[in-house]
Parts: sequence; structure tokens; C-alpha cells
Amino acid sequence: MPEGIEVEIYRQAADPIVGHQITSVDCPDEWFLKEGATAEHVSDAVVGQRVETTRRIGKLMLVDLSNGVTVGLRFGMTGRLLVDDSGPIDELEYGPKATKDEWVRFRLSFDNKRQLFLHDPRRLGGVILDPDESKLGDDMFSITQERLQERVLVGTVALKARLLDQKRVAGIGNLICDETLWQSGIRPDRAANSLTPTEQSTLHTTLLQTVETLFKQGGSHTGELQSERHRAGHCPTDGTELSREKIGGRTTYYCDVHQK
DNA sequence: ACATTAACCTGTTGGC
DNA sequence: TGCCAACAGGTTAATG
Repeated sequence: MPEGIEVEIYRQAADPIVGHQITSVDCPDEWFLKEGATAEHVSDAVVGQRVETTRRIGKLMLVDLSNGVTVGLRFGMTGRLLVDDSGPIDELEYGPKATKDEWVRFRLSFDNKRQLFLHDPRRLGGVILDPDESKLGDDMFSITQERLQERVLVGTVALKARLLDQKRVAGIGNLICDETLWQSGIRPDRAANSLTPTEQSTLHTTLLQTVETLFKQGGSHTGELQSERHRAGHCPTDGTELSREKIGGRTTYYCDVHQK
């Protein structure tokens, strides 16, 4: 469930490592290293380097090092970032609540005694050296209405599938998507190019507002719809039983009455 | 080129 | 009570 919001929270929690030198790296699970990298490759690329900046595009966290290498961190759906022995987010909506050493997939140690851990029980996350950033669309926190129209509101594919497509707009996950569409009053199964100008504008405004609100509230699971996102859940506004369908390959909850 | 589906991973949940 | 299939969601490979 880490969506763009959680990754931004992780990124901010990593502030204490900025400007510091990496003294060692630990890759207990080489499977977690993507694109053919080995523990040795990673070690050669990062040990002794200083962290210049941290960035984020969508759900991808980026750590820029003094030698020009960028370390990309992906969290899948159960990945958490911990600084020293605690994380900014203690538990995730659909993951195990516990923290276990065996679930630590990647660890960086710094000259200020800090340690950064990537904890991921389900191993759907990963570490990528110099990830291809061009594969990601504009970030959901700041996408303009123009770009939303150009990149997302095109074609006859279901609107929800478009919103989840990371190369068109980056950072939206299943929960933010359902919440945004519900708040917008627009059905997830509408063709992406079928929105009226008014709906296009509403969707853009609502997306930015929803992202901002959920971020301030501390996670993508804090939306109004979330408590009813289960079988036989009811619409918080009108009490109708929510529809449950697979759209864009993901379980989707929406209100058949007020989402048009 | 584009769209859809399946596979990946594994801890938790719910039905029998 | 125990077993096991279904489920969760982000990503990518495979298929249509």
C-alpha cells in the first residue's frame, strides 16, 4: 500500500542521512537487487559516497550520491523505510504489522551512526541502481490540468486504469485512486476520454486536494471511503452498498448512485 | 503500438 | 479446531 504519499513520508524521514557518507551496505537478499545488480556491484557503487539529495518521483524514492550514482528504492506493497530502529510509518494497511530482522532486505550505514533499513516481508519492492526516470509520468502532487488531459484523459481505456498507469501520472495507487474518483463523483469505468470539460477540471482539482489531504492526514488509507472499502461496504454519503469490481486489474469500490 | 491478463511475492483472512 | 484457497496491491512480463 505504499503509494506516493507514503514514499514522500519515507523520503522526509530520511533527512538525517543527507550530507552523510555511507560506511557500509548490507544486502541480505540479493533477489531484492534489480536489473542484474549484485551485492558487490551495489557495494562498489555506494560505499564511501556521500548523499547529496533525496528525491521522489511517484512511488520511487531516489538517493543521489556524490559519485553521480542514484540509488532507487521501491517499496512494493509491504515495504517500509526505517531510520535506525523506527520508521515514520509503523504499519501498513495490507501488510504484516510486525517488524522482523529477516524481513530487512537492504541496509545502509552512515558516518553519523545512522542506519537506513528497507523492510519488506513480501519482497515486492526492490533496489535499483540508476533507475530509468523517464519511464515515469508527472508526479501526482504537482501534475497540471493540461498534462492530466494530455497524458491521462485520452483513449477509451477505463479512467481508473489510466490513473494507475505510472508512466502517465506517477504516484497514484489503488486507494488514492478510488478515493479521488469517489470524491469527484466520477465512475472508475468511464472511458478516459469521455469526461466533459467540467469533469476534467473537477478531477484535476479533486486529485490535488485529495493527495494533499491524505498526505496531511498521514497516509493513503486515511480517506473517507477507506473504512467502507470492503465487501458489502456502504457509501459514506448516501448509504448505498458500494459496487465492487475489478477495473484496471485492481479491486475497485465505487458508489453506483453518486458516481456518474 | 496498444490493451489486457497473468505472474511474481508471502502473510493474513475467511470459509468450510 | 485446522486446513487451504482466496486475497491484498505495485510492477512487469507475457499474451492478445
